[in-house]
Amino acid sequence: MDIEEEVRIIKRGIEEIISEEELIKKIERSRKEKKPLRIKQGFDPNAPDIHLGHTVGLRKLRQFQDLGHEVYFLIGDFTGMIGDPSGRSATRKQLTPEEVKKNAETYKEQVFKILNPDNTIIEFNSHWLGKLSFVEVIQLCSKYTVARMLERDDFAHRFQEKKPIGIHEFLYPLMQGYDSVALKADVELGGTDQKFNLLVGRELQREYQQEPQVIITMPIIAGTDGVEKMSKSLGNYIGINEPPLEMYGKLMSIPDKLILTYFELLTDVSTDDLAQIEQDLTGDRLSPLDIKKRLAKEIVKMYHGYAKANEAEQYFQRVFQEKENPEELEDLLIPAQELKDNKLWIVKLLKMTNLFKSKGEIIRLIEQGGVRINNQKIGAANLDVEIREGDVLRVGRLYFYRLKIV
RNA sequence: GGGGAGGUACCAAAGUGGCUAAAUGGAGCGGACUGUAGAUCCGUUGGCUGAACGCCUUCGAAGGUUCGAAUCCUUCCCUCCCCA
Repeated sequence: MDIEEEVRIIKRGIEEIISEEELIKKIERSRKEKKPLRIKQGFDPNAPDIHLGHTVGLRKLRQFQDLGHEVYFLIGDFTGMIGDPSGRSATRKQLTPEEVKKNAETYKEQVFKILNPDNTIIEFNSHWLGKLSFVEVIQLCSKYTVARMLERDDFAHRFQEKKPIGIHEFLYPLMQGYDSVALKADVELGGTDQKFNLLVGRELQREYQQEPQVIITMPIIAGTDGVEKMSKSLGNYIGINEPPLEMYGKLMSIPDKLILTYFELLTDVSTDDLAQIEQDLTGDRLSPLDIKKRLAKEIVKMYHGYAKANEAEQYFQRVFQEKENPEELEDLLIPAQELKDNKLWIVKLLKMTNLFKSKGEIIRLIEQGGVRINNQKIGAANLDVEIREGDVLRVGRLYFYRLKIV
């Protein structure tokens, strides 16, 4: 493969590269010396579940691996204790070492669904950051100025809004930059919200007499709400470990405007296909619904295989399009002694599902028409319902149970 | 160190002695409509009690005044601004 082709692959689906010339130079040297490039991406161990948002970067890392380079999967266990201020309007809570450790473990379990374990090196930045002396930390700090820190969007914003900024938050970019020094990174990947941190890495590498890393920013995908970036804490994420039905369902609930982006950044469809999809989204050859179904199936297939993806699709069609009950549903076991004249207060029945924190919540849902038995809406909370073996209870849109007396 | 402004529910933001479990907006949830999309409309968003506007807990924390406090007083914690 010639270098041009390699660069073309690398540039596909990215937001920005600084700079392409430097990358080409690095690749040339890598080939001449037969030394793979060191590709770094840091992961904040805040989110114990890898979600599709993470996979945008991970998939790019995988491409680098397929091109023969080495990936340094850096778990920010040390920085995680501080919390990345990126994109935050307020100070983040600090994680305990125990939490960080536990979260890091789940990362390890999940990333190899995407990355190739053979040329992935997992690192923890506590290895070097934890060893710095206070003097060294101060030396590190002396390499950057407050004014430059305040260039950063979220800091500038908070500063202007008269919101608090912890001094420790200024250390975050410095630490992340120092990671690049410690790893002698050739390339660092990150979301667009990481651009500032990535650039600090370049500065620091220069300060420490290293060749600055090339930085590549990846688009941030919006979550299922279509507005906010996908994140665990906002609850708008789709985890790669989620069961097929849930994954499929969540994908079907994304706003139409995300369809193309998701295809582009989360699936392996070819460039030609992508163009066709883009056309279809505006034309009337296919309905957006069908295109979205293809997307959902495609992604579920990547993480659960074809058979599961197919099942998920069929479930969706049956339950949400044809409005039938699912073929297989969970049993809700009702102890016979709870029944009086074969009847049970509806609120008690709902309580048995463990979906609710309080009875108030249950009553609200009932009164709003969110509960059905055998597809009959339950009208009032103050109601005893007759329980028959095999009746189907539906709670909200998503949950189905088959009643079973024990 | 001195002076000033603040801390209200998931977020933002009203409320300055009883009518306040707390306006309003956003977000969330449910319903109608639909394609589990978008837009729109309606409802709902502390807990307990078979439900009644009855009880319990909640307006940074702890005490106090009062028949009654998110609202007044005291102390403490936290944030921001100006000056040094």
